[in-house]
Amino acid sequence: MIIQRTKSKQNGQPGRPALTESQILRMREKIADAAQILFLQDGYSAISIRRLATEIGISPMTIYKYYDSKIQILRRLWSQIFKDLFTEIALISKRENEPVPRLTSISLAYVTYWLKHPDHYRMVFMSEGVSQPEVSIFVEDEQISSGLGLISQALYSALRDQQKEQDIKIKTDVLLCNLIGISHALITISNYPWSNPEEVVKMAVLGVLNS
Amino acid sequence: MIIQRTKSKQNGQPGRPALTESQILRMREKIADAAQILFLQDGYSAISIRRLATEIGISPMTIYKYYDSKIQILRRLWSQIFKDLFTEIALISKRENEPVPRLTSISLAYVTYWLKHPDHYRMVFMSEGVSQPEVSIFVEDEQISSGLGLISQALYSALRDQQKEQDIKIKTDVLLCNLIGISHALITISNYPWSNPEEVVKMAVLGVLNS
DNA sequence: TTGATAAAATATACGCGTTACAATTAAATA
DNA sequence: TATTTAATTGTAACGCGTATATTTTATCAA
Repeated sequence: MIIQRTKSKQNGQPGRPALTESQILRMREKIADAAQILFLQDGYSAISIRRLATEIGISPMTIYKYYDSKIQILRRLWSQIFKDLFTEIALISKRENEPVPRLTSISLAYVTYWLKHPDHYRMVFMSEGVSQPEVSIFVEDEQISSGLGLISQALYSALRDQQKEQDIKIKTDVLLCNLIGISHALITISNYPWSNPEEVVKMAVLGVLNS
Repeated sequence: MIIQRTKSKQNGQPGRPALTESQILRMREKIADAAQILFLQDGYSAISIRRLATEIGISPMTIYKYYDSKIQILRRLWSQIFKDLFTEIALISKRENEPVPRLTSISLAYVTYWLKHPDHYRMVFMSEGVSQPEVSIFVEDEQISSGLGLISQALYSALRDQQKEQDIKIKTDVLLCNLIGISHALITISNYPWSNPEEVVKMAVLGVLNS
């Protein structure tokens, strides 16, 4: 009898089996897909967990089995968006070999991406429910931090190709901040009479190259 | 009798008189003062209308007599913060007469203000409950838009003193975006190894001057 | 098939912002 | 003092995110 118990014990406790990893991932994806559509359509704050659950056909609380909170669902969408952006930038980075045009293209790509998808920008940077701890968590996200590093590295090496070693780190930071600021300002302060975005970006690049 | 009526009628219906303008303003200020303390302490979203009312010693419903919504209280605090910032900048602007040092000082002041008061920055730019319409309303606020114009004008004229007319508008936009971006990036992406803020700002100013 | 068991899924409940509406209080008049 | 009018408060309701309690479900041993 003891031997029989041992035989069946290999994985065999009683009780409903835990979800497999792939079942969990599939469910998370299902929730994220529905959320993506609804958030972009009506905005993050306008979509309730109850509404999202109903749309998927599950109980509201089931969502909390797969995500700790509503903001986690949004953060997953952020990662996907950044993946898109960084993929695009990596492509451009490979296509252009001359340092200055490459720097310009990358910079332009970053700003253009957000200006082309202001709804995504808002979903990433301006959604509700993004409290202090949540926002500065950006860099904790592997996807985002590696992508940010990728951009800054590209800027860094492009600048190094072009310039003396001195001040390169600072100039990289300046340009990075500038690109972030241009995207941010042009989208959020939309009624201000900004110059043409492309010209602004080109001037920003010129600034770090010529000073 | 008719004459008597006329005499007492000058403003005299029976009944409790409506609040005077100054009474309304004083109550609004009282609410805002309490909110300022509590919001900075615990964060906007953590403070409920019910809690705020209790703290002031009035009924929750009374708050809605003086503010249309919770976000309006926050917006009032925004205005006060911007007033502080712009006052400081105006002071510096008057103190410095040489164009380049003035430009540098103003730029530094803008960034330094936010870096010194990251909690204010977060309360203005990163509080919860700030949906799309609310955020791009910045420029509708008299206080804010006039202050923004003040900065950009100062930058514009400083640049004009220093440079040929050409591209000044674009350079102004670049620097403005850069200052916004530097503040934004250094505060929100706080784990990234940014260079010294002062050096970054100075380099940013150099960028628009030398290109 | 029938319990036992453990995980998944759901139901319930709480405090939130906000609104509507009824009831109460306060300050003026006649 | 009675009347009138506005300010203020009380109460209830709605949908929200979500913590906790409860129920359902899928597996085991017997």
